[in-house]
Formats: sequence, structure tokens, C-alpha cells
Amino acid sequence: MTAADKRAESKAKYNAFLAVCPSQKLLDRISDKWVTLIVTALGSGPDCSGDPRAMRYSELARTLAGVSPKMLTQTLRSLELDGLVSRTATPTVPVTVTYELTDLGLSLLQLIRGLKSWAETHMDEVLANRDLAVGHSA
Amino acid sequence: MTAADKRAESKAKYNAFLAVCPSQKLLDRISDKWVTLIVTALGSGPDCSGDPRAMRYSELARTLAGVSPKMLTQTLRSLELDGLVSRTATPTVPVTVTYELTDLGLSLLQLIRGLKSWAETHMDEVLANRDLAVGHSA
DNA sequence: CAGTATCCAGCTAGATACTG
DNA sequence: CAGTATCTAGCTGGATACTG
Repeated sequence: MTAADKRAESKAKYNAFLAVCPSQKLLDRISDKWVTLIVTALGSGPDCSGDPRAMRYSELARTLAGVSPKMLTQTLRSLELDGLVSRTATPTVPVTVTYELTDLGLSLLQLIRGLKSWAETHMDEVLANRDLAVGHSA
Repeated sequence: MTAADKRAESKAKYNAFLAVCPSQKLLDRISDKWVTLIVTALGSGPDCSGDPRAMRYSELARTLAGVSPKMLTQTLRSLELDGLVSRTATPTVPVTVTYELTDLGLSLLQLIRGLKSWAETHMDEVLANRDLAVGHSA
């Protein structure tokens, strides 16, 4: 029992450490599919080329074709909460709302572009290994 | 109906695009909590300092205190499949198995260290924004 | 236009117990 | 030591329908 308790305790400590670890928090953030897509969209449309620009809610919804209003709002809110995007509501007749990357968001965009670049140079190799193994069983 | 069909179609196309997109695949990979932890562990123990080294199964299990054998094996297998780690079984009396980063794995390690570095410089700012908003309601 | 509210289904991490 | 097998519970994404 004591040995089991020790294990349980070190596990709890480790989990506590992970809960605080900045890297894990970052991973939690960007592992959300829509986070990266929204950031890159605001960073210049879906193809990641061009300059950052503000976009309206419906514009984002159209660009990220598969997103439900729920996820779009939820993700935008969390990004706003984290100071990564800023929301601007203009009181026109139907209200106009735009979202834009903050400086912090732009910094994250650079990081994501780094990921993208690694992915483009190395993921084919990863997939090649995977397919190789699959072909094995054929 | 036709408008709805159009929307459904573009959504399907977008999802298909995402399924193929190298960046999304990379994100899928590293968003797995244990993937990054194992890679950094093999990259030098849990604190990410020091040099990459091979580790035994039980050594990994001890380092990643909270991991179940199931997840550890599952993650190691997938990393092996993707050519990110190599598995070596030495036929000693109880068999000895070690895992080590491949070149591709080492490359991924560099990327993860980049993430870690961004996290350490910027996540406190993100969290500060978040806490600010929380404090609001207090 | 820019959301909000609700409900449901699928995946998957984790616990646990057993094995060559 | 180095795993494999099974079961379950919880979270989360998606669909849908409605609103200021």
C-alpha cells in the first residue's frame, strides 16, 4: 500500500507540474484545431500568404467552411480572453463586428508559421514511414 | 436546399483539405500530451536539459509519472511507426528494450524546444490577460 | 449580422488486471 | 521487465434551432 501510495503521490505531483507547465498550456491552446485556423486566417486568409487583417465574424465563418457558430464564437472568445485577438463592435445598423490579431497574436502567428514550415519539410517523411509500415502488411 | 447543399459541399471540401494538410497532421501529432513528453524525455530527461539519450520502457514510465502502460505503449508505437523513435530489444534474460530518438525525432525535438521557448516567454502574458478577465468578475 | 442555447454521439484517456 | 486486453466515464465537437 505504501509503495502504491508513493506512486500515486508522484503521479499527482507530476500532473500538478503539467498543469502549470507553460509548454503544456501552449500545447493545449494550439492543439485546438480552430485556434490555429483562426489565427492563420486572421494572419492573412486561409492560405497563410499576405498580411494580417481584421475580419468579420461571417467572413471567418465563410473562410473556415466547416466551423459551427458555437465553435467559432467559443474559440474567438477564448482567444480574446487570452489577449490574442481583439474584438471590435461598430454600432452600424446591423452591428458590425471585426476580429483582429493583437501583438501577442501576431507573435503566436509567427510561431504557427514555424510549425507550418516544419510540417511542410518533414511531415512527408513521417507519412512515408507510416505508409511503409502499412504497406508491410499488404 | 441548393444553398444548403453548397454549404455542405464546401464544408466537405474544407474538411478534406484539412485532413491532408501537413500542418494539421503535425498538430494532431504534437497535440497528444504524451508525444511531446516522451520526445522531450528522450531528448534529455524531463527537464529538457542535457543530451538526447536512449531510455528503457520502465525508465520512461518512471519519468512520466502519470502515464498508464497503455498510453505509453500506444504512444511509443505510433512514434516508432512515424519514424520518430527507434525501438531496440536486447535479448538479455529479462528482455531489455530501449527507445531512442531518430534523426527525424531529433528534428522534432528542436521544434518542440522552439515551442517551449515561445511558451516560456509569452505564456505568462497570455495567462495575465486571462486572470485579468477573471478578476473582473470578482 | 452576430451570435446563444441545447442536446447528443463518438472518441479516447485512464484504471485495472493479467501475461510471456 | 515489457508489455496486452478490456471496460468505462468524461469531455468535447458538431448539428440544430432560435434571438437581439
